Amino acid sequence: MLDIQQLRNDLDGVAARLAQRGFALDTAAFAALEHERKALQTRTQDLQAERNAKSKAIGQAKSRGEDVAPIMASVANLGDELKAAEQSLAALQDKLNDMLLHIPNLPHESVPVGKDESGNVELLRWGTPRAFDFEVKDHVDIGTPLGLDFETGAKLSGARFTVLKGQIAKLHRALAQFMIDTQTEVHGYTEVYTPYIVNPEVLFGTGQLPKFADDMFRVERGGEDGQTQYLISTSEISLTNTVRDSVLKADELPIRLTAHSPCFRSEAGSYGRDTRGLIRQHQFDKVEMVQIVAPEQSYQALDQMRGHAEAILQKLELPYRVVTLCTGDMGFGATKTYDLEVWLPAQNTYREISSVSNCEAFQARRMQTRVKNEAGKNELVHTLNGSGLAVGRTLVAVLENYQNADGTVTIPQVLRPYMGGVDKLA
RNA sequence: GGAGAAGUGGCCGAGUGGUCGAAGGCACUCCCCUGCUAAGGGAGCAUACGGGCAUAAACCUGUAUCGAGGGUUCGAAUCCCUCCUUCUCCGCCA
Repeated sequence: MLDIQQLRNDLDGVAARLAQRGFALDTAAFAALEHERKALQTRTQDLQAERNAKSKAIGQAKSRGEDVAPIMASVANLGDELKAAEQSLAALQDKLNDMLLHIPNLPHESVPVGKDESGNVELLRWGTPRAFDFEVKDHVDIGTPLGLDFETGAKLSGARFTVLKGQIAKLHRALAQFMIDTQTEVHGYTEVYTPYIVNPEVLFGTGQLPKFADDMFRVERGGEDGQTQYLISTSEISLTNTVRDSVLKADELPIRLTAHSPCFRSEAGSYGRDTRGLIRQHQFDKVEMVQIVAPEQSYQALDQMRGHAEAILQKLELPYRVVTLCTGDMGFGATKTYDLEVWLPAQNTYREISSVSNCEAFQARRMQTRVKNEAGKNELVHTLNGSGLAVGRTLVAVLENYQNADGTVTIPQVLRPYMGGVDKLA
């Protein structure tokens, strides 16, 4: 959520920056709502002040034993007027708030301006794609004989669900273990196990609601009528919200959290895209990194976090490139995002495997997460998140990049301790 | 699932209808005194939002907030209803 003060002070400037990311801010509607709000709020507060003053006077008069009937009479018809004013003010503020909740974050000034994915800027490439002396297969063809089972997945749960069996299931687990061990032991993150089902207000905090409800899985509790809850679409949600509604001490920052969790996405808007294989699933595992930092440190943290994600690919010796997303391709809450794209030989291209973003105070404002700074003032923290990495897509990359002509797959060195010393999937 | 108790500022804790945004204590900040690793005196010390205000800070002023949401009342931390959370006992369970 943007700072409403900023919109009040510089509406056109904000609108211009939002336009860079393809969001048309209805400035006239905002200005009209604000104008009305100001008048209504002033009036409501005046009425409240009058009521308070008179009520106080009644109390004082009573304690002196005076007759309170005259004051009581003067306050008689205040009630209805005040109630009406309070109600319309509340309705108006709901409207304003709802508008605010639907506005995406402002892009950072260093972000390239562009319309869509074609405007992204490549920052660097690491590693050299391997030259194959045989015809490369994609991960579906390599993996199916080794335990990748799309048919059974579909039988149980429909399209975009997959069963992993045997050595492939173990490799998947090994990847997750390796990732979370690296993030905790080498990069200093605290491992967290979180709920996978969360309350709606948590999703408002990180920005999935109200705008992206269609991307989520909703759940209802059996046996009783309860509040609707949601399956997390990333553990960024649960990790970031661990600090919601709190004032942190300056020396608690930075907070670095990581979790290995499943992620559930309805993929409502992507029918027909990436239908083959593991690339786009309703359920996939991810090791997520989250940092809660002091505002002045968030861009330094962003670069550092990108390094923490890159380190995983480097240790796995998977070629990748880093792109800076342009204004038009960034997510709703981000001011700046780097995508890590891993080389997939069968597609002969780089595919997203990690996304690292700074949200500045956008989520913190929604979550009411603040830090008491050196001046003793509460200020909103900055939040960052990044994948370190998406486990399913990493499995895809390992299968494809490490495939052999005979249909076996070599296990990357760093994973062998997690695979009981096995060096090959056969 | 059943029975009971409780939720007040950074922390502890008083407060059962009126000058209570809230005693007292702890912690913290500043000043004075003292002169030594301690004590004494004084002051300050919640958050959000609005208005003054034309940008920021400061300041003044108003409003809201005592787990959350409703209600009663001229007036609610206090009374009523619903919900949430925590604790104790019983039951069940991995």
